[in-house]
Amino acid sequence: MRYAKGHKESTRERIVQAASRRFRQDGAEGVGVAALMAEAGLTHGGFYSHFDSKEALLRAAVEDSMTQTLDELTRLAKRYGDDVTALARGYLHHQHRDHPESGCAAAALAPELARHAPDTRAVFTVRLQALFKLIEARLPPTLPAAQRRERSMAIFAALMGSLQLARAVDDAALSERILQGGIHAATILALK
Amino acid sequence: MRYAKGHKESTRERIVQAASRRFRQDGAEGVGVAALMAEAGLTHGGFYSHFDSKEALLRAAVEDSMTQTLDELTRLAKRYGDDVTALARGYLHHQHRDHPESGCAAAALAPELARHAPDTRAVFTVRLQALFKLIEARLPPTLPAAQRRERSMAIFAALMGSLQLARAVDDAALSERILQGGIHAATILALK
DNA sequence: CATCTAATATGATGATCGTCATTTCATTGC
DNA sequence: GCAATGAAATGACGATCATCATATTAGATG
Repeated sequence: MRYAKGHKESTRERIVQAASRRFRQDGAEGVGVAALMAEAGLTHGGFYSHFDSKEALLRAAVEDSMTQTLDELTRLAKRYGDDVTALARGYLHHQHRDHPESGCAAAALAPELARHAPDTRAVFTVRLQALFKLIEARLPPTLPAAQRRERSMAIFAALMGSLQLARAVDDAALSERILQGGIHAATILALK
Repeated sequence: MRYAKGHKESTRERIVQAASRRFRQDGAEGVGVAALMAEAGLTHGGFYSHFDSKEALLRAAVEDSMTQTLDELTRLAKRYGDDVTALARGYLHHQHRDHPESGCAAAALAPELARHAPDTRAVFTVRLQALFKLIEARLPPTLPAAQRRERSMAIFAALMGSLQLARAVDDAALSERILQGGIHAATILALK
């Protein structure tokens, strides 16, 4: 091999990370292969020696960004009270709302992913279930086990939905209230 | 005037309704002007005598589809108990999950709308607030007025998020549990 | 230092994108 | 039935899309 071993691997990683950001920012259909490669400091030509298709890159990017989201949420929770309210406060923060490119992949891409290849959705599903578990672990142990799981799903759905609405709305004050409403709701859903 | 009066208006309406469906099905970037016009039984050429741009059509389509969603939810609620649980059951039904093209525009387009023109987001915002009011009117009057509004936002966010996740996931059983979790959560959030 | 080859760049493919100028056609008023 | 006119069709614009064949170049190996 002529290039240092691991060179191609690290280049691939750079492409995935660039894609991971841009897909969240502009949507999977909102950015082309050429722009993605340029963001990684390359030209578009070499793309297909790294990935079979744009869809394959999306799959890798979903895996990367969902893992990032998982790590970030874990970090956030640990930093503050390590309960659902802490998670909600971190998730529904202005900074998260204003920076989708480094934020939750589910919030940025969920409706689009529903229209993508089964492989891509499968990757998403696995990571999403890890997110559910993250919340579930912070629900009161008094809740029946069967309910804990469904409750964690609903809490995440509420957080994700609130973030999306806060981003879509054209009214700063309303956006703020949506975030607050989401935090309160998550707290309520984490009780009883 | 050479064509029957109202002819152009009804054609425009046909285009909006075709767009209203296709945008929800394939996303705003997932379908082109030519396909939209074809769906309305026309060719692409005449498009710009009806709309200034594709964005203008999106704005009209968002207004149309959000209004449809509002009407449908009102109808659904009235049909069954006329409470939040009835709304949730209707919203998180399999039929809704499996037919985004005739379903909630917010669930189909929210993340994408965040990236669109202020005018488009303003139209969305107005209709979204009507959706909030629809839920708010079905919350127990014992709740403090200030909380009612935020609560209604969170309930809708939870419904919308649950629907999106149920659509994105590649696991039928999980999809089902997400829908159930959303219904239960909405019911809990409508109490106390 | 020269050679070899993997990694990237160049450049082109046909398709589709949004947009628009121009032409054709349908319908109504005379 | 003819002329006037508004609506829709034709066809093209340059840009960008995903994809790929070919050329170049970087850098470790001998």
